[in-house]
Amino acid sequence: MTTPTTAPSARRRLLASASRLFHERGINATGIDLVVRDAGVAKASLYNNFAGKEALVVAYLEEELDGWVRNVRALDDPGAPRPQRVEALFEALAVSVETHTFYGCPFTNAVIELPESASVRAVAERYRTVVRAHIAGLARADAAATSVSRIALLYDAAITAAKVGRDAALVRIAGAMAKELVQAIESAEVNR
Amino acid sequence: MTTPTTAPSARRRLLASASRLFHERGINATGIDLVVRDAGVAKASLYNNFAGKEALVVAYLEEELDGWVRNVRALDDPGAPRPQRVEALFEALAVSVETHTFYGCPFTNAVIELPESASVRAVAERYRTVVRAHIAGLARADAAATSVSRIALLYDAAITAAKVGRDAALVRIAGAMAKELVQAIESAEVNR
DNA sequence: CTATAACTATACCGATCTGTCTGGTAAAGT
DNA sequence: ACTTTACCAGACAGATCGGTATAGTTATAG
Repeated sequence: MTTPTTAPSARRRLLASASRLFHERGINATGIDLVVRDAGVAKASLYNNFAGKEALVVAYLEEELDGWVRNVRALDDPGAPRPQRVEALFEALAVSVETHTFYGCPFTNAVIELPESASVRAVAERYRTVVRAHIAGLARADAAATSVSRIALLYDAAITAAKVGRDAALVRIAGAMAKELVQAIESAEVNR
Repeated sequence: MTTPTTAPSARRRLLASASRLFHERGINATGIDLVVRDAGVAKASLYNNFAGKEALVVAYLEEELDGWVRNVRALDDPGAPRPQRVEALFEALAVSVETHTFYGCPFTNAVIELPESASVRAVAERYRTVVRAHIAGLARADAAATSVSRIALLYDAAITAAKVGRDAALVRIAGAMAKELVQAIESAEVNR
């Protein structure tokens, strides 16, 4: 009876290794044996804790999703003006491009690497929902859905530019666009 | 001595099969044997025409690049107002999402699937340059580089939304944003 | 007529992949 | 004391991967 809450260190070590390896090297390029060796864990422990590689990938993505939420909340300053708060979201991305610690959106990458996996796609869609919710909170909660979509699109754009173009300047341009959008929302608010 | 210009049908059949299979199923999920069988070609013919799978991938991407250019030129109406011309670029993407004939940007996909390949990344960067050039032509040739970047970013965003979100509405929102940008460029032009 | 080049067909190679199985150890619960 | 549970170590299986080698066919050009 694998009680998830009492889950011992093997599972957590596996997830820690999987997170790093999948993220930095890609999913298909990272074999099970490598994950197991890196985690210092027996192969059987992997299959005792996860149904298979795909389940491990999904668990990794769920951790990434939690991590993203924690991260954006940590770097958010609720006291700052909203345009700056949105811009900060993009600035953090720009910095991680410059420090070469950005390997692309884990969810987009996973969907591309495992296009047939419905469960992977499901997590990716949950991520997109969470991003939208966060952005809606940063802009006005009651902002038009289209405005939220526009900012979310810019966030997508920034990530793609960061991954393929490796260009922090493009990320900052996207951030500036998002900032302007929020400013426009704010002015409209005032004039109401 | 393999004279590329006199290259017989085996090479073209291989490229045709590779294009379809890589695009629809992904690169890593498509084995050499499948490409060879689909093309109705001997395995040796593949290795007579290409140094290896990576070279085949690069050739496929180069064909996709040519195809993209031909395609956007074909659907462009030079007589139409510039904002509409830019919007048409996005509309074509939206339609291909709706008809389920869109499998994501071949270049982004390839970079994610083969992150270690310098030659793949090189083609992807050439693609990005070509896109920028086309957009610069659609907007004003002398438009500020930032404006071109902004529209190109929106095109990235539309493609990601199409791939992961599978959402034609998002693609059209990105198109509307791009259209508005070009309209702003046009007004600035007039007031000069 | 013959030599060369492009092609087909298929067997084969070593490496690597996911996943299973065996066997042994250590600690915790009853 | 005994059983269960979680773990480690590693051999093993079966499939598939990219790539090579062998052998025979077709067509063309000197």
